[in-house]
Amino acid sequence: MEFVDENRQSTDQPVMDKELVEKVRQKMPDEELLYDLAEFFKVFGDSTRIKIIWALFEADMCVCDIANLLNMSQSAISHQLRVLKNSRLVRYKKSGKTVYYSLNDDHIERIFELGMEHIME
Amino acid sequence: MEFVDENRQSTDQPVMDKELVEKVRQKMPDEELLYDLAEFFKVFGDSTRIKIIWALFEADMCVCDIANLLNMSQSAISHQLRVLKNSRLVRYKKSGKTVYYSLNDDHIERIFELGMEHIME
DNA sequence: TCTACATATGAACAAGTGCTCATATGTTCA
DNA sequence: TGAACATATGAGCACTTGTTCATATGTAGA
Repeated sequence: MEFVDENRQSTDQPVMDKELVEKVRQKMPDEELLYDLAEFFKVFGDSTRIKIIWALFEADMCVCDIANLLNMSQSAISHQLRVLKNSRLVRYKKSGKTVYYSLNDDHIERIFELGMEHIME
Repeated sequence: MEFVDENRQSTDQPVMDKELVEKVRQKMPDEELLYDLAEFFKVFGDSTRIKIIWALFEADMCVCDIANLLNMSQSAISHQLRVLKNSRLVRYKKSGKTVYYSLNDDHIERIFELGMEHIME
């Protein structure tokens, strides 16, 4: 006698529509791709970084001016700029002692617009 | 004799371009709006939620089928669906004991596309 | 070279997050 | 009504994250 339940999977979760689950499973993108996508959106999920990006929509700015604009420490801004730089959302240009940051991605503005549309609804 | 440095603000940060900072400050949206925007993107910043949303692109699904698809516990999925529900990204329809979730926002697919475009570059 | 300054960086810590586990809620069917 | 089941929820915990503080790095001018 078998104790295998045809409607159960390895995780021992009950299944309502096994066929559908399989069909969707086939269509799911690679685990890694979805992970990267989440990592990308995570960068937008902090209000300090959102503010920095918004500021850079208006103008390229140096670290201390961004810190001033947002009333935050130079260190905090620098740390966050590194996050933005690592995800290739901003680039920088050195000019003597000061470093000017600018946006590096055309999609950002469109993504913001769509986000705005949602929260405004 | 005054110890006020014209180029310093309340935070005691040095300023490079005071005029620019003021100009950008005028144009910045409300603090609260930017906070909400960050909160909205934060929801996309988790791979479990990204997977759930991706699954719901394909079909409306009940909690246990999503749990099965993603090989995760029913509880974990239910907790995350609540997050998605709270930010009005999904809606649900009860059918007896089972609850079917579906996407509630036309912007999501477009936002995903733009995110993909960025990480693919 | 020495000083001043703009920025970067590492350690530390408080606050937040996502999962598990146990259990509650609500529905169907006998 | 009671058992079975799908889902929801609260507490607890390990892990992550954003800031501060102290300090390092790198550049310009004296």
